[in-house]
Amino acid sequence: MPELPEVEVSRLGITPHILNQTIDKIVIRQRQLRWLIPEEINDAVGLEISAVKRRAKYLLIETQAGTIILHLGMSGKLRVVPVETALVKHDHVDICLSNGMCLRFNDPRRFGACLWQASDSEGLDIMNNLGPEPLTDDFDGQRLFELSRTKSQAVKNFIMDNKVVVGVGNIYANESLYLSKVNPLKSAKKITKKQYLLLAENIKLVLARAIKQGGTTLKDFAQADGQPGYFAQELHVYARKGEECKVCSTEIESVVIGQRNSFYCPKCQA
DNA sequence: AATCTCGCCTGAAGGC
DNA sequence: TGCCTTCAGGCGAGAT
Repeated sequence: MPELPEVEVSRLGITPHILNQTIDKIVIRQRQLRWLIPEEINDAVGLEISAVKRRAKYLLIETQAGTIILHLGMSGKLRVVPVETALVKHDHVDICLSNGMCLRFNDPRRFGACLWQASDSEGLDIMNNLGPEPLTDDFDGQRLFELSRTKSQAVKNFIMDNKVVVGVGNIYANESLYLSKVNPLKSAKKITKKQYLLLAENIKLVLARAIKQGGTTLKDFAQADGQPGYFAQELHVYARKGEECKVCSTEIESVVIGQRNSFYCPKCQA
């Protein structure tokens, strides 16, 4: 499932193949993703891709007229393939390029999105009000500490709140809490400043490490070249219910927090 | 204001 | 074999 590292790995994978290429045509086979793909996306046709960026888990493909915004949702995959490559089920969108290749978006569960943000617009609501990027200096333990003082919610939900920090999904929330020896169920305002300083560092560490490993391949994720990511081998708690904690050998437990399955060591994260 | 719950969607896995 | 149920979950919208 694509989280921030997977989106970044996809970005790094596709950029050399699409940067500075001209968009010849956009083929939409399934318009109904999380949101309808807007007609205005065709304003990008005939224009050159000037940059490929990422904000939170959104991939931004920029042109002079505006930006194509892609979200991989739960099961989205991006491949760069020759335009004549045979289609497979759930190939919803092709962004065809003048070099004969196309950026092909496949998403079985259709939780993903393909949107258009015109250069002269004020920006999409979903892009405004996003918190800081976790891998920049705008995000640190001090911020977590300050924002959490009034929050009674579970610390795991708190760090997964996009207004607090973007891009921390279920896998990496579980892993960073484990590394920081913080119980995911604990109220956010009861976590100490010292613990938040550690937690912020571990969020950065886990995300950066996962990007280096090419993301986490569980069921759905593959890199732009179709290769799997290797971070799954480094998971300490996620999807390891009943297995032994790598530190103390206690059985990993799971509990549902905010409708998401959560994993922790009851001894290390007491 | 803060926080919780729902719903979108398909495929894999498990029970019978 | 095949049908049914359950689960996976990002994130906005709506409810509490």
